[in-house]
Amino acid sequence: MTAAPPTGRKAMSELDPSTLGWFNEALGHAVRGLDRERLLGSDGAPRLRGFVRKLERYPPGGRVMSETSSRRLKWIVSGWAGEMHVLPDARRQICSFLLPGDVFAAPGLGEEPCAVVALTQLDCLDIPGLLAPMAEPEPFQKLIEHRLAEARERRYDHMLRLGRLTGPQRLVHLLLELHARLQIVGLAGDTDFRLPLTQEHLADGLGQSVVHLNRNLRMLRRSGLLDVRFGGVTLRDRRQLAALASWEAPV
Amino acid sequence: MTAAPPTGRKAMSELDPSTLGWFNEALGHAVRGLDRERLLGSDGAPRLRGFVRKLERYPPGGRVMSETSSRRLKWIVSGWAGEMHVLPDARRQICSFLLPGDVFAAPGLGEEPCAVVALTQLDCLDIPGLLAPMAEPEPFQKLIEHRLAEARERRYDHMLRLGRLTGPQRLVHLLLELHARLQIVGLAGDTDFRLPLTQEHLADGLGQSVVHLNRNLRMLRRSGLLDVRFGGVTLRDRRQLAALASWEAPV
DNA sequence: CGCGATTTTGAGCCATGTCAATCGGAGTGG
DNA sequence: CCACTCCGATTGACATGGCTCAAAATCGCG
Repeated sequence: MTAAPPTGRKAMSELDPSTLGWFNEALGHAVRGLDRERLLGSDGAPRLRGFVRKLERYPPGGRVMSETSSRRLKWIVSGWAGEMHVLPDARRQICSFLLPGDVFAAPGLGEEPCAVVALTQLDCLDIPGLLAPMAEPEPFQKLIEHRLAEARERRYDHMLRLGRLTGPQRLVHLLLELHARLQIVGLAGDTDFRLPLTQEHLADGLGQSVVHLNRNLRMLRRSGLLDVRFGGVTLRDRRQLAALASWEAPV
Repeated sequence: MTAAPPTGRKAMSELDPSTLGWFNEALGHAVRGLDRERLLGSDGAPRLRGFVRKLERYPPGGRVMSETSSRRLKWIVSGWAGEMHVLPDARRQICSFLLPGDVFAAPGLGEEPCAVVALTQLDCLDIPGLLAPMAEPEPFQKLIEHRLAEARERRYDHMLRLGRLTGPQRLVHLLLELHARLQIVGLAGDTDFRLPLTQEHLADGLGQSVVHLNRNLRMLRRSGLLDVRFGGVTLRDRRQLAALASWEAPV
């Protein structure tokens, strides 16, 4: 993570055709994540596109910030991000992981509560949200609130992990959460999913050193419970993993 | 913490005179906490009293829940509470501490996101809040939102503590936070404050074992940085403590 | 092939958890 | 007032987890 890089922003109309194809597929996943309750009907994607302002692309390590001084909502279409705290001595803590389909409030220009950092290449849309209430139709507003509430819930789970689970438990607990979330947006199979994070990202999220995280991974791999390779994860025994980590499937 | 105990609820008019005196003093502290921005003017307390519905008293260990199935806002007048997660194997994690003057959303009857538990005898007021918007005057609404936003910020700090600080750092960091918050409501002096928590509560908050917490306390005590005794804390060297814990004073 | 980033491994040390026992104060019944 | 009990604080002994330093192995990429 270097200095805040320039962010490329384009109006959607500027996208060339091949990019558009990719964009539409990604948008499909994102819509599944946002419209979990199916309030928007079958034409959700096209309707949502109407509300969207512009596409923003951030390189890995880029800081996501609102252009204005106040917080604005962003909606991830593709890529992963994380809410990150940095201590003076460079220790880092990722407080939550943000996945395709997630909505989050990007900090305003001056603020420093918790930076949002792109962990991979990240494409997100700036959306009118809670800050401009009544500007958009009801169901849209509701969906966003639901998603933000879920994010808050997940932060409690993360505290549990950090405070009360052992190393291997934390790791498994997080992987199960990520898997469940990716399944919802259609980016995970029954037992596997792509995990575009370095072990350092995971370690920063789980409050451990990379070295130890690596050892825990090895242990779980050797015990045959899961497999991590090529940026992909395979959960070999979901039941045992869930038991190991005191994981309860989200409602 | 045993089974959910019966909660005594009284209309405020039922309070006898001596209780009323105590209540008014406590309310004074709570108002300082809620009306940090002084939006309510000098007659804040009396005006707030008008919005208040009823006083609820919980014994230590009591679960705070809304009477209805939906979340309701509570305002702590006196006593401490904590948002608590419990794992199947009885490990506990306190995700945030709630002090006099704090506002929080009490979980509805069925919900189980994170229980709110009284850590001492707890007196709080049920207040009309975000769930009934427009029902109350503007400034009141704003104050509540500010306080809830601050609570969210604090949870990020707590994650930092759990994930990235060492034992002694966590402890000091938390004590400094509590001190700052208590000072705002007028319940702490320049260097000391009452801490009505058992070491087990602290340990549950900091994600440590009681035994180790105790050792850390001893270490800090022996190094002369602080003093903890009789449920009271004295911070002997704020500067050094802040440096030790990478503490930055809240805005 | 060579470079930089990432993953993996080894060794040693300190931090932290667990088990178990002791201590001290507050309340209780006699 | 004393014996008793309960709860919380404190301590010791010991096992283990997790960190750091440092180096080697791998991978991705030009």
